[in-house]
Amino acid sequence: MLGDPLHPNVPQPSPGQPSPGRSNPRQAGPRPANRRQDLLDAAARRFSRQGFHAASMRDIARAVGMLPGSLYYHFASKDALLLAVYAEGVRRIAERVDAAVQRAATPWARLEAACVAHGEMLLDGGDYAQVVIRVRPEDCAAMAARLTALRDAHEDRFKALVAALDLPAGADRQALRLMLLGALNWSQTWYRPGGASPAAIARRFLALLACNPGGPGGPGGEEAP
Amino acid sequence: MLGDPLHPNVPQPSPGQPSPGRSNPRQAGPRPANRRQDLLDAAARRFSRQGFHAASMRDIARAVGMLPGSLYYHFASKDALLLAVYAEGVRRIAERVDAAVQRAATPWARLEAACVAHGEMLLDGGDYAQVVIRVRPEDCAAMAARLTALRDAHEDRFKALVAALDLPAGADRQALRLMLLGALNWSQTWYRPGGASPAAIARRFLALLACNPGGPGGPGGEEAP
DNA sequence: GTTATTAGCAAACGGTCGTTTGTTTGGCGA
DNA sequence: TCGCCAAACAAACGACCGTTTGCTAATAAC
Repeated sequence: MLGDPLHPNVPQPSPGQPSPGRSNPRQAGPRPANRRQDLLDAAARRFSRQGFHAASMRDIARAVGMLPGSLYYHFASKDALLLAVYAEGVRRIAERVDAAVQRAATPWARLEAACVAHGEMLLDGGDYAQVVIRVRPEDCAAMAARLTALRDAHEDRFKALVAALDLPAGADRQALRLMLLGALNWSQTWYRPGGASPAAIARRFLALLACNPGGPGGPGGEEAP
Repeated sequence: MLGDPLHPNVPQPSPGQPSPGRSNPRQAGPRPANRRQDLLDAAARRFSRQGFHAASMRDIARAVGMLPGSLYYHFASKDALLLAVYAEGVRRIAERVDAAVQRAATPWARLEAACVAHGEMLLDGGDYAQVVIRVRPEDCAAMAARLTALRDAHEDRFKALVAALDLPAGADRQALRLMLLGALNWSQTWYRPGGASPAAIARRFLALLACNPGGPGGPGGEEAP
């Protein structure tokens, strides 16, 4: 009946020091007992492998040794559980992308680093990241707007990276971004761990796009030693 | 109990003349009564808009004014219904792509025509075509192998089209194909009818890829009059 | 007119779904 | 020692799922 149906009574362990030491008696519940994290992990696994509808709350609960009802102590609904997983997935992808971009020097190198990080997360970066691509926001009508906003916020990074490229006037930057991200995201459907590495896939895609950047410093720069 | 559980008792109207004329007494049932086609249409609509799991047999039956059980006169199971829709979707896409390819003269023009036709079908070509991209084969374990085979058979056309391109030795033809198809397929997630046309999207993608084809007759040829 | 077949209705079957409700447990602070 | 509260159990709720079964109109063939 309260405003936000997203955190029922869950204490949501504070990101600060989790020490339940005796000081600070009020607040900081006895022990976060990361079963909540276990639940998130199990949900991420099912959502990423089976999709939203095919994954059941019973399956998720069973995976952590809980009864189905107990799950609702931690999450108000299946929708809320998906949102939590999805948000964490976006967070993890964005974190890696940001770190990779910061280590690169030129605009092209930054875009390449972002694509490699993005691709690695989608293909090999764990269940959370894969949920972001695997489940469509519309699969969960109640959360669709929020899920879309999360995904868009991440993809905006690529808008900025493409805008920083030194391209001839009139270059189709929008198509460049959509093509790059689309090809990477779709690669989740055909990628198999045995073949080309995620990083190699991302670089091969980028190499195809970057043949006439109109000036020096195009892609395909030197490898790091 | 019979071999193939795909066509229960359904007469499966022969592709020839549907005339129920008095001749040919045996075979050629009384009247195909295209409710089966109505069912396929309704199923294609739901599968393409909601995905496989979220679409229910009851919804599909209600859409054509049938009771849920009646549906099983025409299709043995939900899985079989999906397979029928999916196969028809692949058939329609391939038909358009083949026709478009045949009208083009050069290898690059053929690839462009194929991409435009493929993209138009995915984005604006009706529910059947959209099902092929929207629902993943793994969503229906029993049919996964068959669905994948159907999709692969279609994508093989692009393998041939890319192989026919006049590219410098060592060109990454595999990445070219995967990038093109991936970007097109993924465009279903962001395309909205108001903006750029499907054909324009496909052409803009191809234009990005084709800047150093190493010889004359690259893409971006003249428009047809 | 009789008979077979087509196409669908009507009514359920067992099962699973997401979720709710009331109750119990175990550790901690006072 | 007492009370509190996080965390879970136990058991259902109603709704919906894909599917099956038996029956019945309508049509076409003989």
